[in-house]
Amino acid sequence: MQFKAPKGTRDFFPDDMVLRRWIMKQWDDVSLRNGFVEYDGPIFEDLDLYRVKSGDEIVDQLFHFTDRGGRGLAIRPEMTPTLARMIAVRANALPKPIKWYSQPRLCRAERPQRGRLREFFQWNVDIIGESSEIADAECIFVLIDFMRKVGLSPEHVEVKLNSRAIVSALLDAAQISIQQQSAVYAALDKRDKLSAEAFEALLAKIDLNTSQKNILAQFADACDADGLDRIAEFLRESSVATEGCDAVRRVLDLLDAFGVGGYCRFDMGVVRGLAYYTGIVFEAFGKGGLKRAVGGGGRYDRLIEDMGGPTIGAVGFATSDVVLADLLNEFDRLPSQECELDFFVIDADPSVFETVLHVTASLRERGMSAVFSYQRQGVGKQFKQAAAKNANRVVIVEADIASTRKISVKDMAHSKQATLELDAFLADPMQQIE
RNA sequence: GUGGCUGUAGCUCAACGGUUAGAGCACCGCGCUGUGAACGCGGGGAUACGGGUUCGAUUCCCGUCGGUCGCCCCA
Repeated sequence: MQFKAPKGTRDFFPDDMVLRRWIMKQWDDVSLRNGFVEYDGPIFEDLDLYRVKSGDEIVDQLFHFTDRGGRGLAIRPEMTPTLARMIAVRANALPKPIKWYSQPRLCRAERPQRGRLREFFQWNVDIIGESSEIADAECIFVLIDFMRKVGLSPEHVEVKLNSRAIVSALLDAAQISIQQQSAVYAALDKRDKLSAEAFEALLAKIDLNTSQKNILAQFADACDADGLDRIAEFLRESSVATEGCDAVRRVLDLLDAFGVGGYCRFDMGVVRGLAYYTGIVFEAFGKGGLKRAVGGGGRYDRLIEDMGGPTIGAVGFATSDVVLADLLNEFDRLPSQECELDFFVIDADPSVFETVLHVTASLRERGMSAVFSYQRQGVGKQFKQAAAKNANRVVIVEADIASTRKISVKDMAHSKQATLELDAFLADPMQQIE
């Protein structure tokens, strides 16, 4: 019986592991240099933790099970409920703003597609306890800081932002009923994937009247500063909308001050799927063939309270290793394999093999990485192995080591070789080879 | 979960329904007993799985599984 990895999961062979580690190291580096600290929680949680926010429908999207005590549990499909739970416990004791990040392994029982698997790693960045736009802007900056660090410029990736306040004020102004609003949100979210006709057909299905459709058609594709001004003008009676527009402008100004304004613009088409966002929302998009958001987030000022915590505002985003690897691959920004082996120790003659082991062990004891060939074969063959392993240096244990105490060291990159006293070499293994 | 497309070696691809399913790259061995390349020779390794049609199936049909695209969903 042969088994393969379950649907939507991945095996990480060593080469894949190099990539995964590299991506997560970028997440760590960027988070830390932006002043975030890491947290984590359990890989499974109480099933009800996910029901609170999303209702019972969420249950079939989860991998869930019952333990022997009859408790309903679920493998975590997202990190925010865990974060909210943890914040609720200590919110009053933590200095504000709380800047936390995490890189959880998550599972969702979805149909896998490109960029979307059943098991993946996510980078979560959240700022809690700060309601000014500075937090929104810094959050977006962190995402862009990552993009910059991995070599993606505004020609490769862009961040679109909007405010839920603007969207809901526009729907109110169009007198769209509460019952219809969530369908309209979904339609707006899809707007830039659809033709104008297909968008209109979608609106028709929601059963909007002509003037409602006209209002939406007029503003749904606003995607720059002018569009924002037009909306602000149209909604100038609404204080909610005016504040929302001002908030978007302030965030864009702050991002300019951060030096990353070139990545960012307003876009009415970004509303984000679910209901808990309350203010700024944003999504990063690749500008190549990958038609998919590569990261997104927004402000959620009531969620922590809804989940039993204190009344405290928050803003955050998430992105996944799967979609980032696709994006980096598309623009040829994946890292090349680096040399990681310090020494390859070879024998000039099979009779000195035990000295090979001694030298190897001594190098390892000094903190160097060192390996040797399992087969006793010619010097040429052993050199081939050393080259295949990307060894920095090759140590040749000479056949007359017992009497001369001498070894040779070759610097592979510069192709320079010297013969040294074994003890002198071990005293300073990385010494210059002339 | 649902519909379309798809599945040949670790990877990229061949093979009219017909001999023992081929090749490149990769891997292993040898040429090669003092230095990484190149080359040459040799080797292992595949029709995803299960049925059906047929004298004969990698090829045609059905189912399962996986991948992928769209829908649902996107936390």
